[in-house]
Amino acid sequence: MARHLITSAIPYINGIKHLGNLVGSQLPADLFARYHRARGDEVLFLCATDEHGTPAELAAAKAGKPVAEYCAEMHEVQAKIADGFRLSFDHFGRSSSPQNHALTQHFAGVLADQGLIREVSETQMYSPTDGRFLPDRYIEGTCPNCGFEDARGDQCDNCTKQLDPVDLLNPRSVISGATDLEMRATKHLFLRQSSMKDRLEEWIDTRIGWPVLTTSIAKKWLTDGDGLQDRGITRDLDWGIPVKKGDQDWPGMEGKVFYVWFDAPIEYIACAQEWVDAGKGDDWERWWRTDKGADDVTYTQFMGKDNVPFHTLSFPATILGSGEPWKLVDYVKSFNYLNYDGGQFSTSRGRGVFMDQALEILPADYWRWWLLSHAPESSDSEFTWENFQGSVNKDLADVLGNFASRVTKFCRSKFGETVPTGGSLGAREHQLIADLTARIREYETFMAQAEVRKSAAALRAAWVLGNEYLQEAAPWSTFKTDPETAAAQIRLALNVIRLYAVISAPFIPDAAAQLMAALKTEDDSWPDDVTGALKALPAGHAFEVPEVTFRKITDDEREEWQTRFAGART
RNA sequence: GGCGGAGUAGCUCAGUUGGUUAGAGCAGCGGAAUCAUAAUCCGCGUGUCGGGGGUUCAAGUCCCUCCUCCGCUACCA
Repeated sequence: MARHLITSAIPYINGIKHLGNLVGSQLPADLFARYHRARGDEVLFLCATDEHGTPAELAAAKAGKPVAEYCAEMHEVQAKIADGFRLSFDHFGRSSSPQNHALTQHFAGVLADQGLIREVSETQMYSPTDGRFLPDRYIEGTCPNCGFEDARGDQCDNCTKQLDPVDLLNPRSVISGATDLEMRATKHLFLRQSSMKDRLEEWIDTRIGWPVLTTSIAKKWLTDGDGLQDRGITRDLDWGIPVKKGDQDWPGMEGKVFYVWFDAPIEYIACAQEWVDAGKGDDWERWWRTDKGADDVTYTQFMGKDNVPFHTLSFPATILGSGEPWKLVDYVKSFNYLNYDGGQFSTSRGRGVFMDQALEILPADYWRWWLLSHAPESSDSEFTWENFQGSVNKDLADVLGNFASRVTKFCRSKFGETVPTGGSLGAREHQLIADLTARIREYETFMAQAEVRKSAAALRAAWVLGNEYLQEAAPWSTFKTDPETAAAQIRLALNVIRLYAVISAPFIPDAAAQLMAALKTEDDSWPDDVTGALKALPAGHAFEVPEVTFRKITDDEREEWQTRFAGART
């Protein structure tokens, strides 16, 4: 039995994510996980909240809460929304967990032992008023280049020139507006990624079949300028994982924490420990230690393109550098961005649809289907309400939902709510089975490659086959002259509904479950043999006409939502 | 500025290592059917494949150049 370890980039704790975030990692990861489970593979699907860093501290302060409390609450909020979207994590962990504390400190200790950590003394902007060091983009001032007054410390939004905070004229804290900023000496640990450049490059070069987006970004970081740079892995913050060398204190690093991008990927591993400690599993090492059973695991990561450098370079540097037999990723699936109606989703301006709002207006399956069938794989893609309404109404309501409806209602009116008896399958029926088989095999191929949009297209094509068949076979006509044949045709069509429910479940789990319930069956085995699968519901089997599986989105609704989500989230 | 991605039918997108008349879904037009959520099915596309130049027997597919959009650019995560 194949074993799949699947992780989604872990969403930042700070606030509720929008649909662009969802489609970039969690949703396709869930599709992949559900598909492999449906095929009978062993799956461990992990995700977590990414809880450290300056933004979390500031968000907590703004909410007037201790940061630990704020994170605990936001974790529950995100977990609940994830559940609403039917994201089937085996465990939804927290990067602030004790498990991650210990493991992150362990990795730092091992990397130090391997000579891959160096200490760097430097000076950074410090704000006495805020009582903290300020990351570059938390400092604003006048651009020395163009005179723009709201230039950020890392880059001027007006002239796009890259800046250093010390270059700004009249620098001020974005947090408090304080202008009494000063340069203060501090010391940090750097991961010597540069010494691992060749090893990482060789590893990347031998990854075949990775998305162009993934390898091109990784190669760029490896070769750009002076090549891969060492990276600071500590910060002067209160909230985070205290810097330690394993379980020993790290002299000179008192009061500092690890940088969130160092501990966040390690949470993928710690999350498996949390999964065990939560009583959901009993052996995490057979997923993560190649010396303890993980050598036959296929590990796939899902993420937006902005996360690629950390997953293809930083985290592998941590894993490889440790010299310990940790499982390295096999496939890095990255996504472009989803735009919203001609522009970007904007968290700050409340532009676009956020996960909680999406669930308020429509069930998860509507969003899952549209987002996955339009996943930004080859380039950025765009959400428009017209497209959403059109796709959902056509694909889900008209093609799939209406198929289930017309078949079950016709059967009820002519044969009752029981799978009809008699008749036999003819050439037309065998052709349908052959066509369905071809489509399903195609669907499986795309799914195995994590080709999301192509999988959706193949699935939709399978749905269309049912309507084509029905139109051609016309059991409503056949019934008048040859009820036996009509019975066989409807018996097959009812089984096709079950087949659709099974193969569609990874995309639209709730609708699939609803159809299965209406057909009064729990046989959700994968149709390796389509002919056999279309006999699962035998003559005489009782069923019920399902409720409308997908209602249509009206023009009035579309217009209302268009206005409501144009900006300024309420 | 540098690097990367994209620019194919009104819209959203496919187009393997260059090779038969460049495809799909939606929308539109015409027809059929009437079991069904006015839902389905069939038929209909002469597109300067962003512009220009080049390589080749042959280019959407390779090379050069220009234009447009987007992203990244390493202490936000």
